[in-house]
Amino acid sequence: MAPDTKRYWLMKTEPSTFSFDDLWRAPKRTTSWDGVRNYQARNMMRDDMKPGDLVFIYHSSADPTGIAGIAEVVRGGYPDESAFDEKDSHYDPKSKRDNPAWYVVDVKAVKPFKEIVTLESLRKMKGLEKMTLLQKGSRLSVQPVTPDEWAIINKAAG
DNA sequence: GCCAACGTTGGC
DNA sequence: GCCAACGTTGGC
Repeated sequence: MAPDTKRYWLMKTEPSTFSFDDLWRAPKRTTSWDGVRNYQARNMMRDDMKPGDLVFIYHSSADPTGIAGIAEVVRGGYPDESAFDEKDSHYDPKSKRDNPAWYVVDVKAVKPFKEIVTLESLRKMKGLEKMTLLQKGSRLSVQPVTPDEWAIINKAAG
């Protein structure tokens, strides 16, 4: 892969539902990141996230909230099966197999952080002032991370 | 549990 | 196309 096509991301999850540890223990340390029902997030998963991209896994509604580790995209966007399943809590009747409304990517856990890099500590780090996660009211569950932001956080994680 | 901020829906 | 009402997110 050409270096300038490498991208970085952050994905949120509630660890009471699915944590970084759950991903670490999953078969092949891999899961399909299903159930995302936001168009901006959908567009990024469908169009922009490619195998080899790296992803911070962020724990929301947790104690503490923060980044738990790093995952890698191992499969780019493809239709979210859970949207087609009437019995699934993420079922969406407007998503059709011949015209899917929602997409997933597959991610594989590659590195747990020794300690959660907490939201509180992120807010104190120089250079993250413009990070999407830290903007007031930001609730995008899939978001891009700049290479600079990635490096700052990765270094702080040790 | 509270509630501000946000995205989506639907009446008009 | 506007926008009020509603449901959800997510920090605290």
